Amino acid sequence: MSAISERRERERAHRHQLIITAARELAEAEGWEAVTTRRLAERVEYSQPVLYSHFHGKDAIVSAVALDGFSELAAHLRRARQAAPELGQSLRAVCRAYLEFATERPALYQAMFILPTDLKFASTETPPPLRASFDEFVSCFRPDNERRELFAEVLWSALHGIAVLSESGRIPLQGQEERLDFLITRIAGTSSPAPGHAS
Amino acid sequence: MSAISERRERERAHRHQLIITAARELAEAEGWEAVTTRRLAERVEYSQPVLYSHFHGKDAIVSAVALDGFSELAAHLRRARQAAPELGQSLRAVCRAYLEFATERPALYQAMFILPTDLKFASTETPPPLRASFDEFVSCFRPDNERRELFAEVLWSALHGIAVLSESGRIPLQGQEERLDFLITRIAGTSSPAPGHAS
DNA sequence: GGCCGAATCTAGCGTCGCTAGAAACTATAG
DNA sequence: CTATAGTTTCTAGCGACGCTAGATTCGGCC
Repeated sequence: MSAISERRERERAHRHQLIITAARELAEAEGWEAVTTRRLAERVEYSQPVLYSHFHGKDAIVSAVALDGFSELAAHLRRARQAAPELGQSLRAVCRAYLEFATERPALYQAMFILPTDLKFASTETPPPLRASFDEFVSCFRPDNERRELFAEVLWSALHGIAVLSESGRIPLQGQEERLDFLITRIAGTSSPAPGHAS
Repeated sequence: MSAISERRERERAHRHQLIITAARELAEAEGWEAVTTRRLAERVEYSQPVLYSHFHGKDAIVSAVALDGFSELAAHLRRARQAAPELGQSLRAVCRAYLEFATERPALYQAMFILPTDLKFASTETPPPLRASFDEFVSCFRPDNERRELFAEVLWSALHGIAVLSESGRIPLQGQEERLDFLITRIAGTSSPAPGHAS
C-alpha cells in the first residue's frame, strides 16, 4: 500500500512536470495562443481531463510555467550580478541580463508578466522565486540605501516597460542599447538619501 | 442617387462609431473578456455579420477603440502640460496625467498598450494621435536637447511599466506617488545637451 | 407593379475551456 | 483464480467563442 502509492505519487509528479514543460515548449515554439488544452493533452499523450486532475484550469498551467520562469530569471540575474566586479557594474549587468531574458524567452516572459496568472506578488504568500528575482534588483543598490526597494521597483518597472513595448513593436527595437544606457546612468546617478525635490 | 447614398454613408458612419463606443463601454464596464462579437452585436441591435462589414475582425474593433483612446490621451497630456507654468513642472504634470489616465480608464489603456492591435507604432504610417501622444512627452524636454526623443521613450516606458505592473498587482498600489517622484527627479535630473557616455 | 442590387439576417462551421458519466484498470478478499 | 470495490482515465458533449456562406429582405428604378 505504501510502496505502491509512493510509486504512483512519483509518476504523478513526473507527469505534472511533463505538462508544464510541454506547455512551455509549445508556447515558445508557437506562442501562447497555440497552447490549447487539446493540443497540450495530445502532446503529453493523455486525454484532456488529466490536465484538470493536475491543475485547476489553463491559467494554473500558465502560472506553473511562470513560476519556473521566475526561478530561471532569479538565477540568470544572480549570475550576471555576481559576475560583475563592483556595485556600479552590477546594476548594468543585471539590467542587461533582464532585457536579454525578456527578448530571448518572449513566451516565458509573457507568462510571467503579461498573461493573467494566479501568482501573488508583493505579499506574504509570494512564492520565493518571485521574491528572489526582485531581490536581485534590490541588491544592486547599497545596503545603507533606505530606499533601495523603491529604487528597485522603479528600475524593474522601467525595464519591463522597455521590454514589453519593444516586444510588441510600440517602440523600435533599434536603440535599445542607448535606452538602457540612459536609464542606468539616471537611476544609478547621484543616489544616497535624497536630494529633495528638484521641481 | 447622390443624396441617397450620401445619407446611407452618414448612417453607416454613425453605426461605425456606435460599434466602437459600444465596445468601449462594454470593456470599461465588464472588461475586454466580456466583449464578444455576439454581445457587441446585441448591444448595437444588429446581427453579428454587420460588425464584419465595418471591421476586419475583433482585433480591428479593439484597434479602433485604442485609436480613440490615443486621441484622448494626447489631449489629456497636452492639457496637463499646458497648465504647468514652466518646463520643470510640465514633466511632472504630464507624468502624473499619464498614470491618472491609465488607472482611471484601465480597459481603454489595455486596448492601447496591451492587447494585440493592428496599429503601427513608430513608423511612417503611425496614426497622428499616437504620434501626438508621444510628442507630449518629447515636449517636456528642452528643444535644444538632441536626445529628447530617447528621453521620452525611456520615460514613457518607465511610466508604462509602473502603470501595468501596479494594475496587474505585480507591484503594490501603495507608494505610487513616491515611485513617480523618484522617477521624475531622476529623469529630469542633469539633462541638457548630453554629458556623454558615463560608462 | 416587378426587377435587381445591396444590405442584413439566419444558421452553422470549427475551435475553445471545461466536465459528467462511462469504461478500463488495479489492488485486495474470498 | 475469480469477484469486487475503488481509482484512474477516457469518450462524448455542453455552451460559448470568432467568423462566414447562403438565404432573405429591403429599397430605389424602369
